[in-house]
Amino acid sequence: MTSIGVGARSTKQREALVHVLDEVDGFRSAQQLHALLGERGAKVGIATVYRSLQLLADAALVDVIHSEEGEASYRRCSTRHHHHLVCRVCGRAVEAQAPAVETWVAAIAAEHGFSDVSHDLEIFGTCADCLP
Amino acid sequence: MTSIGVGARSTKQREALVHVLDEVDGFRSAQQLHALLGERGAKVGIATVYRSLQLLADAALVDVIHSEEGEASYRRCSTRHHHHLVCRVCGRAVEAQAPAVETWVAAIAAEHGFSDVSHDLEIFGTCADCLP
DNA sequence: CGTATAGTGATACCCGTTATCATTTACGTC
DNA sequence: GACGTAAATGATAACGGGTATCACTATACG
Repeated sequence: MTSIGVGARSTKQREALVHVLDEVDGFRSAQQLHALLGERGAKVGIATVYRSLQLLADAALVDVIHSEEGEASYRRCSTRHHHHLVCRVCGRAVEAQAPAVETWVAAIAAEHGFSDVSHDLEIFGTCADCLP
Repeated sequence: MTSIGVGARSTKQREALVHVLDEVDGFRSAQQLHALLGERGAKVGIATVYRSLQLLADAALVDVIHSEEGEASYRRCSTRHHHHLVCRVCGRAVEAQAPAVETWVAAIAAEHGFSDVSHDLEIFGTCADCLP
């Protein structure tokens, strides 16, 4: 499946981007994805990469995380809500679900009268393959 | 207590910054803090604000969070490990601890062979005072 | 096929943050 | 208190990720 969403046209650039995202199993920044596209001969402008990633993110077809330095990274993901265990060296990611976390978040928010609540939980570490 | 750390000199600028941080009960960005300093007559350069905040953060005297847009915000905090429930309108924050989250994080990391693990959990919402 | 319209890309721009470097300040020592 | 030195400051340039602009191109659909 390489379509992006209803109302979005299918272009070579977007298909190339989705293709790259499918081949990679970890989080990659927009710039990395742009470079990867260039390497395989797909000349896609950086602006288009950002636009398409945003489309994909809005359609929940990719997950976005923000690294410890604030840079955004993207990855093809399942659609259920989940968190990530991300290798900060290679970007490889493991999806993890934790119902306990969700319920705790909801409880603590309710307890303090907060509404319209969202949360962000990312776990960063070094995976076994990337140990020094 | 307004000292910053061993090996750091005490300057008017840093004391003013710490003072402002003590008066405020929510997260504030570097630029907001810089503006607050200006309002109360303390002329502190923006570069110094960033440098001092980094010092304070390194000394674990302030907590840093990154908003959903990637901007860093700072707040005087207790030194124990904890998470935050942050109002995305006024910046007011509630500290929260969740041992269950810590143990879950450690377990999932160990299970997948990740080492040198850190995690980030921030909860954003709208507090009761800021409801429309 | 032809047209309306979404998409593209080069580039300028924005904004938060960091680096540079000359000047100033804090602080231990005499 | 005066000195000397290393740290700190601040104005500003530079940097980097991300977005806006706008003329041009390509897609979808009748």
